Amino acid sequence: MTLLARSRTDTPARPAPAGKPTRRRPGPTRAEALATELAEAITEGRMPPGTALEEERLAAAHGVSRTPVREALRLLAATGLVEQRPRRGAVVARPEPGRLAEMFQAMAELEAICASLCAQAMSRADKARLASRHATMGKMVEDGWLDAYKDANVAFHEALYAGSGNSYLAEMADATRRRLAPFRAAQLGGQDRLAASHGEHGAIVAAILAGDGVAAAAAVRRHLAETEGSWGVLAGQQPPLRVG
Amino acid sequence: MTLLARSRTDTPARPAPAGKPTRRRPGPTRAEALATELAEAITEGRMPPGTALEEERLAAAHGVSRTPVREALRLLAATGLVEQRPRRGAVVARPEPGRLAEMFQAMAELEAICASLCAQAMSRADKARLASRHATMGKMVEDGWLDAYKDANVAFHEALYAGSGNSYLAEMADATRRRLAPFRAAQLGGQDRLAASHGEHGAIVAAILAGDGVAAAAAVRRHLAETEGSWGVLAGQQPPLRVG
DNA sequence: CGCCGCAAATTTGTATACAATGATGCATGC
DNA sequence: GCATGCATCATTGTATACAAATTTGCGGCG
Repeated sequence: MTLLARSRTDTPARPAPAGKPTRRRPGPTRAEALATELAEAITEGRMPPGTALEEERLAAAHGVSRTPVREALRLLAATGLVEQRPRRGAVVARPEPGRLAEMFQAMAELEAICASLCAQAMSRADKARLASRHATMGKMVEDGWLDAYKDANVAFHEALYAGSGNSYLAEMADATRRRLAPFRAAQLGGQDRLAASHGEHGAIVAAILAGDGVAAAAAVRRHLAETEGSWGVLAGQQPPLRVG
Repeated sequence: MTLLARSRTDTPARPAPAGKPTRRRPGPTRAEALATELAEAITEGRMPPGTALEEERLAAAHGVSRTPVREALRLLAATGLVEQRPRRGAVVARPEPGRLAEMFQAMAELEAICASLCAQAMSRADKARLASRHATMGKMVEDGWLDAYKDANVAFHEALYAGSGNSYLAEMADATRRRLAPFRAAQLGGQDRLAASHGEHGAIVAAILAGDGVAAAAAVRRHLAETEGSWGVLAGQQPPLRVG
């Protein structure tokens, strides 16, 4: 793409911040746009852990110079999605198995806190919305609508984060989830696991509706313990990675 | 400083990674060195929230070009210590009062989790070390050794993070503590508060030694609730900031 | 006297050029 | 035939140059 030399400032005039609202309202700079783009590629599994991130190649691929690329990489490095070894280039982060386990435990605890806060802090209307969302997901399970359920599942968990009423906590939970995303590519595989997941969600929702924070936290921990089991394998098969 | 023009590569040959081990073993690049330096200045209160971070000024002050400065700022922005408004420059982060409250609540919960994990996961030797550390701090309180206690206090809490056995969780807690640091400049002011703080630490230590995770978490929450009270004022006096 | 609009200036964003380090491959010696 | 050392190469780190945008100050107008 962009084989024609584009005069330095031939940018599309920055058409609108529409693309991906990175929370930087004014104007997404190239570095930020690139960062969100790469982050998506990583979390969606299009760039598996271990992938080398060569500055010049990325620059050429996106029609920019190395400068914004470097800044984007620094941003992602601070986020934890990529790993930067000074003078040795950057690669998509590939945490060691032990570290993955820690991240998963941390995520479980973060979600447990969020759920507990949800039980106490959510408005009646918000609780109703959560219940309705859960009901909708129930229909997806019945119909075997796997793809839809996957998306709805992410949305469900993020609703938990948001419902905590603590945006800082929500951001940490969300960031952790994104960092774990590359390692759950083939999650929720079986139909039985799908139904089980939905059932566990039910326990969480019930506890929140009842205003029982302790029960909600416990339900979340159970849910994530089950989920972890369904891809503990993935965490183990580290070696063969090394995609170009 | 550095008024003499230094030929582009007149660096001190990178004497040794000794200074501040940023966890990037090979070689601290200028950007990383700058980032840690600025981070210290911010957390130590030498650059209060709201301080403008002008690229060229920082570059001149540190004898480097704008490029490393920009990367350092990006790094700090991702850490949350500075705020970057595209095309409008960077300033030391100045969260709104509500956001500060959220961060404090999050920190309390993170520490509560860590303490709970400490109770379960710490080795007998580690528990002994923690108790000994606590005893040492007791002497400081008796002697009114305020400065020493402040440092020891930070070390105590970080020992809690490390003792959790979950480095990921520990990093989140530590990062949150650093982000809150600029707002606790004059904490632990009174002698009475000092003694109270130590007493609360005692409850935490006792619960951990007893292996009672629930009690440890509760003790941490009580401790931080008290601490918060001692600088809730600070969070309120936002307006006058705007230091050059 | 205050407000609006315009122009200069500061400051950020991006591109390019240069230097240095880490990696690679080959030739040489054992 | 294998290991070791050196030279070449590729890639990162840093500096500088240029363009765009925002801010600031001034002048005119109401």
